[in-house]
Amino acid sequence: MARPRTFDEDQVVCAARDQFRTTGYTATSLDDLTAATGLGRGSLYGAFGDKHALFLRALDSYRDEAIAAIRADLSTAGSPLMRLAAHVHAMAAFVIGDTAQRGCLMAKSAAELASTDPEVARRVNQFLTEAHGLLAECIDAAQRAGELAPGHDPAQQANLVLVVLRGMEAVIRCGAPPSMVRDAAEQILALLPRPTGAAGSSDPSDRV
Amino acid sequence: MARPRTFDEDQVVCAARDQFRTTGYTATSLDDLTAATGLGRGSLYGAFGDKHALFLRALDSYRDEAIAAIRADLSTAGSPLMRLAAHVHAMAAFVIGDTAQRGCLMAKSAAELASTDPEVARRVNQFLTEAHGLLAECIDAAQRAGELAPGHDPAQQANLVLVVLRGMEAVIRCGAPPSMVRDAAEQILALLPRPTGAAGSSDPSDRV
DNA sequence: CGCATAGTTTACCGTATGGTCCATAACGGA
DNA sequence: TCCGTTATGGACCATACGGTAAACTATGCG
Repeated sequence: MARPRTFDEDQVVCAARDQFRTTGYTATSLDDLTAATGLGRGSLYGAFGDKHALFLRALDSYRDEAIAAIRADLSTAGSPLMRLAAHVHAMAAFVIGDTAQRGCLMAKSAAELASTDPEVARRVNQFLTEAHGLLAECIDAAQRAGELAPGHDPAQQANLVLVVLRGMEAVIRCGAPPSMVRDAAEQILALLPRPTGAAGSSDPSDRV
Repeated sequence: MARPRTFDEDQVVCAARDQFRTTGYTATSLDDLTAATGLGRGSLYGAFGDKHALFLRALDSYRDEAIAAIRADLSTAGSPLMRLAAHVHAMAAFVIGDTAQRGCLMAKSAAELASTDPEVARRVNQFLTEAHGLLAECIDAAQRAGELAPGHDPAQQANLVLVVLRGMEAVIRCGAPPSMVRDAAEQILALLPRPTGAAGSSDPSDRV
């Protein structure tokens, strides 16, 4: 009983998310957003409130997709360790392939806003916590499958893996060569302690 | 034969650097800078040119101090591996102790500007390259001292260590618990391959 | 003591920003 | 068809931004 919207809300959030991702929050103007979404200011404000609220929506969207991607990597076919390796390699390929240097919206938002904006900080922390949980779960499965040495806390090992993953994202934006990311990915997989009796320290290529 | 300056240029750069570090580049206004430095706009522009030039000066200053700090860590007394461990632990303590969440200016600048500002990108990359060189040098020394297993490329191992160090900085700003940083620091040191015949995989505490 | 030079201070400028308002348009229901 | 309701688009607003101009002030030299 009223005029219907001419846009899909999710598509608009997606367009805004891409814009925020390339320009950052502060440096993205409303003109940028109207250009990116195709909506006028009135529609944008009517649907989302203001710039900050739209940014939070974009952040939610990015976080959900990022977590879904991790879950997908860790749910492919194969043994737990193979799935962990698949994710690490996927992340390495992702950051290396980001030739436009658009980077991870989570990391960029954390750098720009997390220290002053609690709502951003909460979302970034959610992402980190969920990612850690998924990694720990997979590492635990790998231990129980006998692929990784038992007796190590999966949560602690997931800490290291997560730090490496976030570090790969960080260094590539510092202009690091792809080889730095590749090396880090291969080594972290090779160095996770294997059960005694099984090799796996020096040549990772035959294990993962 | 002219009116002398009433300020010390380095002190001003230092004050501006702190301001940029807490607020970022775009979100730092000239009023913020005049307040932080105590200088008027005229003096600021007369001495440094404009906001961007002042930022680059601040970035140079930060990079130089950061590199000097790494070099200092890696030059303390003790064996090469002990010095490497000292640096990793120092970095962990540093990021954990940054309770104000001010973060690393290099990382924040890379996130905010490196993709669009070549001059920032160059400085960030310099920092990364120099840090990598220092780490590789120390790892090489540890290999030659028999503390680390030979046969691994020090540059490659430095890649992993550097990724972990930058990752620690990244996750802490995502609200990660200090334990995540501590775990990553301890594990990366424990997992670097030791010479055959020497243990070092399961209990790091007695080695570093 | 002036005078040239350089530093400081303050007022100001054009512009771009985030946000609002309102006239208009498009729908469903009566 | 008419009306209530909601969406749209563009004009508009106050403000804050980076940067500039000019008047003023402090120094060294002659």
